[in-house]
Amino acid sequence: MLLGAVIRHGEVAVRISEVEAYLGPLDPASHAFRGPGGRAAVMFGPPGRLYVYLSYGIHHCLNVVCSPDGVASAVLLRGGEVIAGKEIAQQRRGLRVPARRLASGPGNLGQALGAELSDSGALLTLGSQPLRPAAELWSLEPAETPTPWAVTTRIGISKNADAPWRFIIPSDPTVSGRRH
DNA sequence: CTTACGATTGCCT
DNA sequence: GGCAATCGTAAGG
Repeated sequence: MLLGAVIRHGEVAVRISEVEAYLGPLDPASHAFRGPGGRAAVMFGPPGRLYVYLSYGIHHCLNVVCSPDGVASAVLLRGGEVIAGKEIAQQRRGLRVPARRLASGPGNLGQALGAELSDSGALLTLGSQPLRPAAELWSLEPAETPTPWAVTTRIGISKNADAPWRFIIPSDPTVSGRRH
C-alpha cells in the first residue's frame, strides 16, 4: 500500500495521496505493453526501483516498480503532500504555487521531488533516512497507520480507461482531479 | 531518416 | 472549455 507512504529525494519528502497502477503486456495503457525493449524496461526488472518517464516533453513522472523480477508493473505517483524540504519544493515549483499544490498531479510531484530521466532505475531505500540525506538518494517509508482509501478509474488515458486502478485518500486535499 | 504522439499543466478566451 | 508548450519514444517510409 503506497497511499500514506513517504517518498523522499534528498531533503524533500512527500506523503503520497494518489496513485495509479499500470501493468505489463495485458494493459494497453501501460508503457510496458510493447515489451521490455523500450523505455519501460525497468518495469520488467526487480521491485523497489523507480521508473521515470518524460510526459509531453515537459513533466518527469515517477513510478514505483512493484512486481517481481520478470513481471512488468509499476505504480504512478499522482499526488501527495510535501512534508519536508518545503522551501526547496516551493523554489522548484514556483513561488506563486499554493502549498497544497506543490506535489498535486504527477508532473508537479515529479518536479517538487526534483526527478530526472537519469533517476529511472534508481533503487528506493526502504525506511527512514539519516539526518542529512544525500541529495541524490531516494527512499520510501511505508505508512505507519492504515489509511482510508477509495478506488476510481485512471485519469488521462484513452486505452483500457475503464480499469479501476486509481487509488486515492478521499479526504486528502492534495489529490488531483476527480474524487470518484 | 522523418513524423506523430502523449500516464500533463497552466494560461487564455 | 480550448489549446500551446516541448522532447523522448515509437512508428512509418
